[in-house]
Formats: sequence, C-alpha cells, structure tokens
Amino acid sequence: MPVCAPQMRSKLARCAYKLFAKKGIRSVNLDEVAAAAGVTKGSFYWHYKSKKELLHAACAYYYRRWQQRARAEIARDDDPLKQLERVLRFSVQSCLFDRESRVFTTEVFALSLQDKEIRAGWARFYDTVRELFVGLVQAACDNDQLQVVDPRRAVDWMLATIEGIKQRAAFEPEICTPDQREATVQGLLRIVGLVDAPT
Amino acid sequence: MPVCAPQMRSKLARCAYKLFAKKGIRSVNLDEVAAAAGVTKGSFYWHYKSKKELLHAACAYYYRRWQQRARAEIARDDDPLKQLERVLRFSVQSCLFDRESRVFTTEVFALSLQDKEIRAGWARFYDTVRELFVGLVQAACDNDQLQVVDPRRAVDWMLATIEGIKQRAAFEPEICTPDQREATVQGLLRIVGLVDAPT
DNA sequence: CACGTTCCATACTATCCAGTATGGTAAATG
DNA sequence: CATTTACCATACTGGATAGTATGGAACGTG
Repeated sequence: MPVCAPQMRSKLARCAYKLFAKKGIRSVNLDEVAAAAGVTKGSFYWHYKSKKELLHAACAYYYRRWQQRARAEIARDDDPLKQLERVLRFSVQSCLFDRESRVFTTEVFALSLQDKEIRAGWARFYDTVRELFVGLVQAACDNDQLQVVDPRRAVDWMLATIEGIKQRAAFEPEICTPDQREATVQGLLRIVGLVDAPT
Repeated sequence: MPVCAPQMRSKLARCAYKLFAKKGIRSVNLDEVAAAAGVTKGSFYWHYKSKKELLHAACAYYYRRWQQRARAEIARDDDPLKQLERVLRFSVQSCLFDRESRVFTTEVFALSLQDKEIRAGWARFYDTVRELFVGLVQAACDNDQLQVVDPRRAVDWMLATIEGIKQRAAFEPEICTPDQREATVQGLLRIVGLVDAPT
C-alpha cells in the first residue's frame, strides 16, 4: 500500500487557503482547488468529505502560520516591551500589506455568522492571540515599562482597533498607508496604556 | 395606467434588507425577496434589473436609516459634546444589540472585496459618517470641551475601534455586553482625545 | 502471484437559482 | 370602446457546482 497521503491532504489545505484568500471562499470551486494541488475533484473527496471540512483545514493553516510568525518575532528580542512592539508591528504590517489575509478573514467572518463551528474555531484563535498579547503586556508591566490596570481589557481594545483599521482600510486606504506604520504601532501602544484609565 | 410603482420598488428594497440582514445576502434568493414583498420574481424584475441593483438599493436603505437615526440623536441636544456622546452611544448601541445590522454589514464587507461599486458606495457612506463625527468633535473643540490636535485622524481611530469591537463581538460577546455600554462610550471619547497626542 | 488497500481519474447526477419569455389584467387615454 | 401602458404571474432555460458512482493503476502482503 502506497504512503504519503497526509502530504496531499495538507497540500490541498494550503492551496485552498491561497485560492480562498485570492478570490474569496465562495467563488472558489473544488475543481480549482484540486487542480491547484495537481489532482482532480474525485481524489479531493478521498482526502476531505466536504468543502466545509476543507475550509476548516484552511483556517487551521491560517492559525498556525500566524502563530509561527508571531512567535518568530518575539524570539528576536528579550525585552518585553520590544517584543510587544514587534508583534504589534507584525500585526499592523499584515494589516497594511497582506491583502490575501484580509480577503480570507473577511470571508470567514461572513461565514461565521451562519456557521457555528467556523465561529467557534475562530473564537479559539482569537483567544490564543489575546492571551499572547496579555502575556506580553503583563511582562512589560512587571518590567516597569508599562502601567496598565487591566491588561486583558486593554488588549481587547487594542485588538479591536487593529481589526477596525484593517477593515476600514478596505474602503479608505488612506487611513492606513505604509508610511504611517510606525505611528500606528505607537498609537496602538498608547491605547493599551490609556483605555483602562479611571473614567 | 395604474400608479404606485415606486412604492413597490422601495418595499422590495426594504424587504431585501430585512432578509439580507437576517440570513446573509448570498443565502437569500430573489423568490424569497419577492414573496416577502407580496409579489413574485417575475414582477421583481420589472422593478430591478438584477440582484446586484437590489443590493445597491438595500445598501441605500441602510445608509439612509443610519443617517436619519444619527441626526435624530443630535437633534435632542444643543451641547456639542453631549451631541457627540449621543451619536457615540447610538453607534455603540447598534453594535451591541442590532444583530441584523452586523450581519448585513459583514456580508457587504465580504462582497465589497470583489465588487468595486459596492465598495465605492460604502466608502461614500463611511465618508459622510466620518464628516459627521469630525464636525461634532470640531464643535466640541471650539466650545473648549475637547482638545484634539487633528480631529479627522482622531475620528478615524475611534471609528476603527467601533468597527473592531462590533466585529470581535461576533466571536467574543463578553467584550461588549450591554452593561458595558457607558464605559465603552467613555473609552471611545478618550480615544478621540488621545490618539493624536505627540508621540 | 493473487488480493486487498491506497490514491487518483472520468463521468455523471442532482440541485439551486439568476434571469427570461410570455401572457394576463386593470386602469388611463384618445 | 379600443388601445396602450403599468404591473404582475407562470413557466421555463441555462449555467454553475457540490457531491457520487465507478473504475483503474501501483504497491505491499500473505
């Protein structure tokens, strides 16, 4: 019996992500995905039982890649505040330049409203992202580099702002041009420090 | 020749919005829309030439309603800062409770990525919203109730945060519960005042 | 070498739905 | 009253595509 099945399965997920992120999930059909992976629809169904299962795999691919890249950024520094800045810069960067990521996430958001499982998966991902940022903020506080009363709440606001910029930038690109990247990062840091000030 | 055509045209747009906002644009078919308005698909096509044209009408319906409600809030006060708070409260309120609005806008965002005209229409809407807020912030500044160096930039950040909260709340409802409404409004006001502080 | 298993291809079905073709009815108009 | 026009219904077409039925090749195993 020949081997190597898991390779094709993950290749299909990777190709699916690329196509979904380029053209939108709903306007990509399974023939395209299979063709991109060098097979046909018939064999696609040997690896996945439905398009929805494929979408889950594509999401998982996206999660993993984001976390890998974020961890790589963190590993490049020892200082907690610098680490926080690095991850923020990475997040903003992907918001500014990675059109594919925006297309994919926007489509997933729309599908999430109708599909409980997709929504739950994405919520779990958001949770890990939140905890990652909370950890960094906490560390920066312990290091006397930041003063934040409620890190979790502060991070929630900051993440919301990132998502909002990402989304509004689709309509008003001028609010988020590459040369504003550093100013945006600093603005986000300011939000972390300020949102939970006494009302 | 009988009259009253424009009534059915706008009724179709209204019904389309309701259905789109409940089930998502792409999972609503024209038979449903026509039935909701008390006609059939055949006569639908007498009023609109395509589903896309209907979507534009549904968007226009959404724009108009939002602006009417916002203006109504403003009219209830004379004080610029209070007016700003009112509109913010209305925006947050619709983010907290109006699930339909969230479904509709999320779907429109997804479609915008593939459709230039939809995107352009929404960009125009965002522009009027921005100018409305900028005007209020400016007035509050002139009235010595706020100190903002660059109102347009501050409003951009604040609007981004609203959108981000709206979106993240779909996955993490706890970041945006009704009892946090006032705190959220105050947090947004703080962002207006703080984002353009010197770096 | 027979045989089962893995992996893939071809060809088909079934369904959904946007859009069209066509005809009917009632009111206004000359 | 005849005719036109506005508005609506019924019934159909065409295209796209998710999923299935089926068969075949290659490879390991007894």
